[in-house]
Amino acid sequence: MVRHTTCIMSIPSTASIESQLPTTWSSYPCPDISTVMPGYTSRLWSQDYKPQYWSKYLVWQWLQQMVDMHQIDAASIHFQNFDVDGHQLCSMTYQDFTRAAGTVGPILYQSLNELKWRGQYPGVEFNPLDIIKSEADDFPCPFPEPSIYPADSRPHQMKKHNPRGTHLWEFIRDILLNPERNSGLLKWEDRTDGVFRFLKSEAVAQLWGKKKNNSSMTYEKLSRAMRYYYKREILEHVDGRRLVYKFGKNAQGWRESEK
DNA sequence: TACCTGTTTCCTGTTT
DNA sequence: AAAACAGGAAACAGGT
Repeated sequence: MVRHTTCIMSIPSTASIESQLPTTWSSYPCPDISTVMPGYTSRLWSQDYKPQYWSKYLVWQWLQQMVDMHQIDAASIHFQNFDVDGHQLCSMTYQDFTRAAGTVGPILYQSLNELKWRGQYPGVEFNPLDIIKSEADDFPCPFPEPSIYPADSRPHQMKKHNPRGTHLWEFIRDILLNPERNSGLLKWEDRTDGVFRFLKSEAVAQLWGKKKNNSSMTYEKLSRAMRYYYKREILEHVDGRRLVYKFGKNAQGWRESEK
């Protein structure tokens, strides 16, 4: 903890973007997320209380929260069918939801309808303001670790073992899978083989740090965690190419066919 | 409470 | 020379 506070200002490559920080981030050496993720803004939207007015980003958030809350097997959802804004989401029929999410569809459909017609958010339901409060912590993670339960089994299960939510490699993967919000942070070098490259290494590190509530995260430290993935075969070593990594056999959800 | 996992932090040395 | 890579060692934090 002592170490934690002593290195806060030791990120030279990010000094230039610190001046762009919104006031709520003034104590962090982090970039304004809206500069690296155009889909993200930290303003308050009164309209966003209503699903009809959600952005694509909020739709993703809602979907993720539904997956987490109901312990839904993410593999059963065709996420590309939910690449829509709130207006489009609300015009989806019951059949659309079933097509897009199988047996989970009715759960999503019902949940959305409750939000649509209730006009307010009970504490346990999805609340866009929570996104704003937790800032970058909410980068969408549309492909959580697949549940050990089959898609059609009880959705209201106990929490699976994933103590701190998304792992680093999943966080990286989900940025890559969301080009709309990626904005040049990471880039596929070989989409089929799972080879990718960091374009803004320090910005990614800060985003990761933000997610972990760690304002002193750097690419140097993040990359150490990445290197531990080689042994677990979550990543495969790519030699000679700086900032380039490759997903290994134990990384899931990055292939286009898995979407 | 002890233990485990997944990092986080720090460090020294090497490579690009 | 600077940035990135390698990987050991230890600390840390949340979960079981």
